[in-house]
Amino acid sequence: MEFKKYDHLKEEKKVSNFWIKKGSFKPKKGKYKNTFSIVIPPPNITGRLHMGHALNNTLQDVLVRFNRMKGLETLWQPGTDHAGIATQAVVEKNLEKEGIKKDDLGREEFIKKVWKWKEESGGIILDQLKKLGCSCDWSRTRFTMDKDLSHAVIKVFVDLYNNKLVYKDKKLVNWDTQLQTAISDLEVIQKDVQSQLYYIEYSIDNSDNKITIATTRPETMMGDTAVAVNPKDERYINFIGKNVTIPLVNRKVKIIADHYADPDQGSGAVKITPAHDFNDYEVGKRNKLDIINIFEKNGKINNRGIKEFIGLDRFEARKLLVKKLKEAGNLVKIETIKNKVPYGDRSNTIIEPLLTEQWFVNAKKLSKKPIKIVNEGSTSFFPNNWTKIFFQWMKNIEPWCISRQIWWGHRIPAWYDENKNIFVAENIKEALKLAKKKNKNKKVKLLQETDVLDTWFSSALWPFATLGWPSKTKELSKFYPTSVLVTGFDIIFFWVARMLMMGNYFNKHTPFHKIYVHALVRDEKGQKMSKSKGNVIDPLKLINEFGADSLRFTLISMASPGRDVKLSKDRVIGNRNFITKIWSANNFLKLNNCKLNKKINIRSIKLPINQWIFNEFIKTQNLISKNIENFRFDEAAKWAYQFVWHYYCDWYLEFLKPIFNSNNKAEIQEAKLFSSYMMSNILRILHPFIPFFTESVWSINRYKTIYKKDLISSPWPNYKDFNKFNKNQLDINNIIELISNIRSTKSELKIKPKLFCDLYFSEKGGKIKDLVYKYLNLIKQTGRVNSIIKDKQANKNSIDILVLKEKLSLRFNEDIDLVSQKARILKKIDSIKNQTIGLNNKLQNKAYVKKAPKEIVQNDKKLVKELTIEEGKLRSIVSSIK
RNA sequence: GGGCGUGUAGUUCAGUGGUAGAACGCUACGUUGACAUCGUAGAGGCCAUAAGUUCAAUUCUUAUCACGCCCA
Repeated sequence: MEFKKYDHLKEEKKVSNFWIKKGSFKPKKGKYKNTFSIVIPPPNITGRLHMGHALNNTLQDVLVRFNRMKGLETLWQPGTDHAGIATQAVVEKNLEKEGIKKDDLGREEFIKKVWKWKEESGGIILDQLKKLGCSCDWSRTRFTMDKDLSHAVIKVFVDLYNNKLVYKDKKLVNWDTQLQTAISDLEVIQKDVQSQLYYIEYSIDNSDNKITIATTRPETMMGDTAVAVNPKDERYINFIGKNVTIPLVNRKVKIIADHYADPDQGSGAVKITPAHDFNDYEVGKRNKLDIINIFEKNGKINNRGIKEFIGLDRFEARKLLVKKLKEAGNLVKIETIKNKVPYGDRSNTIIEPLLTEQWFVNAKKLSKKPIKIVNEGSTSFFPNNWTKIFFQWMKNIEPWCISRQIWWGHRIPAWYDENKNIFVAENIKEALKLAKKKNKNKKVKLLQETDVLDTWFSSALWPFATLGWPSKTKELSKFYPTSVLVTGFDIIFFWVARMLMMGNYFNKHTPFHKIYVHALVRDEKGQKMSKSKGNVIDPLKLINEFGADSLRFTLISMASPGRDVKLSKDRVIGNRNFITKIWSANNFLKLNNCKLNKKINIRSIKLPINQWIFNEFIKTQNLISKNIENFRFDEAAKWAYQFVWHYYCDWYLEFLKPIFNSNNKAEIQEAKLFSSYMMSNILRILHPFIPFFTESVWSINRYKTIYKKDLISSPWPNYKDFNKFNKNQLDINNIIELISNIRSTKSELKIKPKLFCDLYFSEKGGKIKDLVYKYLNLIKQTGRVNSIIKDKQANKNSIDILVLKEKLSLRFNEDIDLVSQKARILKKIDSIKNQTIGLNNKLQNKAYVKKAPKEIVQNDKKLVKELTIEEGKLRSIVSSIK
């Protein structure tokens, strides 16, 4: 009989539609009062599904499906974030293609365009997540710019402002000259680069002496307001307090003493440009230096610069300045050095420290509670080592710059009157009230702040804002705090830490109990996937080719804590094969008309193989549950794989064949029923991993007619140990041992596996004899044994083997090469001897016998005995070989 | 410079204070009615190096080396 292949494309689509249409992903009251909830790390609307998403969301889905099946009311809250800078950039670029400039449109029109783009393309990634099988409650999909969420953002901002946790300040910030906005510290990447270190001579006033400073950024000389030397630096001690003239700029600045100057770095003297360097800024504050900003917001020299440099880009200016310095004889030398240069993570351009007015969050204050919470364990990281990294950052946290000079985002709810007084309120009406009060009821005209908030500011509210906060919704009380957050380590500071700050500030409870941190997905060689390297593996391509289930199972089995996932296509193929294996096992059931047509009373199960597989299943089910609960997805997948392939398929289905070939109707019936029953259980335990396939087979096998439920909402198996079955379970394990032994022997003797042999017992009173007679039919067919011969002597075509430490003989109908067997057995004897010697040495060590636990010593003694018997038997086999 | 992690079979990775495991790959044989996207059998490891703790170390401690990441 030919079977159809499993068509993953067709089935996944069908099953996905079925679930969504039926509302299977919506929270439903389960067996337990408890709830289980996860908020998705909102992908940004410009995003397209990559391997990181695939891993992240697969793991969440495993947890969600598992807990749903366990009977907890489960919510997986989906949504997207508005990705201020990224989205604005995408839309701007698209408009440019049409020849439209953002500034010509104006703010309002532009934002309309962004919304239009969002409606058209912002949901693509969510559809991709659906393809992956994510069982989010899509009806609750939220977006950070939604009305509700925006309201939450505004409320949070106002509240924090009123409590002085948000403030406006003029400070040096990381300025992106391309995007022309401030960005936060976290959005700056320090890159190792080769730079030129320029040694430049400044002449000291009223003296012939000169002082040489070293800098990688000579163009900032135009903004110098001091030269600093270390107070302990003997070379310069006499120069402190004197003035120098900045070459070409021709401004006089003082030589100051400050410990920031490192005598071992460069020349030991440094120029100080407080407006353009974070360290210099501090030096400037300490020494009350002037701050001279020489840059426009686009990185060009402004009118504070040397005349002929005005309007030049910073890098052009550097070139020209170096040339001029050389001509003027002020350039002493140029060294090539390695240093770190800050780059913007979005624009990939060099970040310019710039003195501007920005809005900040007092992160230091907000960090206190999360630190406490994590310390106490109310929120805990898995793997645990992230705790330390979290603390390190949290305890050294700097003010968080939250204003961005872009249009797309939550506009800051602050208004200014004509005197630049600030009024922060939820809307202009409220702001007006405040303004009137301040201005003694005079008429005021208010202008709203043009800056918008950092996207992460709104993402920080995600766990409660998506559930309806600030309204006291049912969902909020039910699903907040969420059970677990699943995230990549790269956004622990960006997102996780900030959610902890906001969540703990605005709610009674911490936003999530556990944080599962997974690693990066890399290519098979362990390299980071990147477009420029061309080693990106597209999850959607893999899904198309091998099915979402194959990809999921692969990612799950490779998600070991603290390790990157090195993904290769071969792995996915391997797991596709696993699915095919189950498919064909199911075909075997079909072929033999195995149907689950009535409920099973497990106590009434009589067939030893059924009892055996059931007991093995219980072990597996417990291992999977335990491992999912402990976030050991890799182990859970491993046990599932092992059970299904190597127990159910390799042995159990094989053991069914002799039964199906027999005439015992009762046994046949039980076998048909139970094999299908076990398949239904297999589908259950595999469902969190490979949901499409399992639901599809569940439906094909019509399990619903018995269980009255779709697989997705079926209960997780939770059978208790069945001691009653243990005896037969042991029997079957022994039979497996026996059959494996027969097969090995045949293979070693180079006897074709399909040839049958006779079996006879050389030892009297052995257990194997009983076992063989009890399971005669099973052993004959599965072990390819012809007949069992009692009490006959061996002839030249027979060989003794040792099974379960008992001797028995196999007899073949053809000549066999006993001599080669002899060598093999001798080798085995050798290894046993070595083992025995080792054990005996140990046992002769008095300290060992005295100090080691009794069981261990006993066990060793027992082992020595057994090994000695085994050796004796093997020797007798050898001596019988002529 | 500070911190974290990793080093176990050809590869990717589990694991354990007391006989070292899986998957993939490899080798041999095999198309016997579930499955060649497969079966059966097999080969393959001084558990990075060194010292220490211990009756016992691949496992614990320390140091070294290599690789990776984060922060400055």
